[in-house]
Amino acid sequence: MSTRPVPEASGTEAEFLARYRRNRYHLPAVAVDVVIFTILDTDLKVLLVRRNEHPFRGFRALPGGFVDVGDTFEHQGEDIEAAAQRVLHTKTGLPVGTVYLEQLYTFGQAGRDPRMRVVSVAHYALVQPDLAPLVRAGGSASEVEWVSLPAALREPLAFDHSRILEMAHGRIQGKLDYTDIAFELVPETFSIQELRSVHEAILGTTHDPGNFRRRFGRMLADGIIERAPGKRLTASKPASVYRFSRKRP
Amino acid sequence: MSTRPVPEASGTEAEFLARYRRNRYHLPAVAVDVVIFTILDTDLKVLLVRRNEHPFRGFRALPGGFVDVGDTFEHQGEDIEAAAQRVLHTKTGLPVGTVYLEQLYTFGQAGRDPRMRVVSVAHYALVQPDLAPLVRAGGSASEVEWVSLPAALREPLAFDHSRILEMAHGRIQGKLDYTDIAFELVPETFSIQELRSVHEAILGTTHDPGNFRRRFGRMLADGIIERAPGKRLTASKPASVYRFSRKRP
DNA sequence: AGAATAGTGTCTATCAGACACTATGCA
DNA sequence: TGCATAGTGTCTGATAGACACTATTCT
Repeated sequence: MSTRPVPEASGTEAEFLARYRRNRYHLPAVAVDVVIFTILDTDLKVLLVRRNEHPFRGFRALPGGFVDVGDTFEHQGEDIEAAAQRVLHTKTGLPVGTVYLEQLYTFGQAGRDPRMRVVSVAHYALVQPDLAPLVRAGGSASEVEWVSLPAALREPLAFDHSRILEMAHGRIQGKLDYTDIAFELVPETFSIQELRSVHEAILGTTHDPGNFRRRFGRMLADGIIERAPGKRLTASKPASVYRFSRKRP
Repeated sequence: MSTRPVPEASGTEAEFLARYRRNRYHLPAVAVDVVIFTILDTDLKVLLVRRNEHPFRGFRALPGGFVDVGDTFEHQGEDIEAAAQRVLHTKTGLPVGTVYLEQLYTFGQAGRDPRMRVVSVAHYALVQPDLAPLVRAGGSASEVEWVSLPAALREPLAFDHSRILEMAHGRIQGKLDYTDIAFELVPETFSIQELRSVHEAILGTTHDPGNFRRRFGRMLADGIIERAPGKRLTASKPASVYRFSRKRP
């Protein structure tokens, strides 16, 4: 709690905190934060929102919100996953169900929120790049922006959100090779080069085009992927396009 | 220990639930549950406790407890990780720090606990087999027992603990090949066969001794492992013993 | 001596990295 | 026609699975 950066406190954060006083209930709040990734201009981007309120007023933060836990033992509110979907929907304006969402890790350090004990169940989401530009339109009133990952990691974020961001990045790097998450970051149909550029953006490396194509060929043979009609037009020779086969054999 | 609104158990489950009435606070409880694994008799075992109270009275469950969240914004209680360590310590009696512990997943379905909204941050722990027999001695009064995994998965457990158990098993299976967790399930020094039998117990498969030894040889060359003095006596030819090199190069 | 387990060596298929090469469409 | 990018082929080294084999200790 003592190690967080201090925003331009016009003497008001203390007042603000004082209003919270005691947590009489001996119960914590549970929040969800969502690291929303996409690919834009061959770069990995994260969606950040600017905070208008204390604490960390003026800092940017991950989109998040509190979980509705209901008010009786028989009406216990929404599932955590549903809360994450809700945050994702309200901050991006994208329809629920069009975006890949998965739980990441739960951050529950005492003092991570100065207002009261808040346990945050962090998630990450992968937005297909053709949907990403729609985000501003449907987004909430607060300032939301796609920030390229290196910049976001350099910038001091609210709460422990930098740690969350780092962990989310590590997670998708690790899962890239043995899961299908890369297909969540390309349009419905894509060329091999587009898929490769997603890998490169996430890993921060370059891949040999020939070798990548070979791996791709195995996916094709295994039915993970299939040809799609049409071509992707580029500056020179057009590329064949493919589609992810959701029905796995 | 941790402050939580749980009265003593008596009467039927319906009566018991009725006492809970409304959750006036619109706040959930946060708990930790710990899947504690060990290897005994070349089998993967889990520590289960028998519940003496409603709900799920008489069922077995994973060791767990509520997180102490303090009572003011400046005294926010214990970290989630600390709560998991505490549960691990009090249920096993093993000294804190001798057991590998890692967060698994957070289970926050509405209604998963009929008393009130409870969000459980599940963890898993790996106990070295030479420490496992000590567990009963220091354990809490409630009945705790090492149960072999297949039996535990067949048995109906309290709450959603079967799901938690399945996920924990899947996690250690997945991590076995690309992390060092296997070394947390062998004694300080171990023979190659002992390490192999840990792999086999976790994966439920058999490994070719020669091929396993070859992988092992690479770990030795990479300095991940080193020879330890002495031999492991068996029914026939004694085996060399090794030690995990915690100082990685 | 024989049983049992520790430990070694070999053959083969698969796959990744490096890199040279050919093919095709646009300017 | 030339250039940029799509797409193919090849060599090499690392590794996994299957399996045959040798070595050493206990009884």
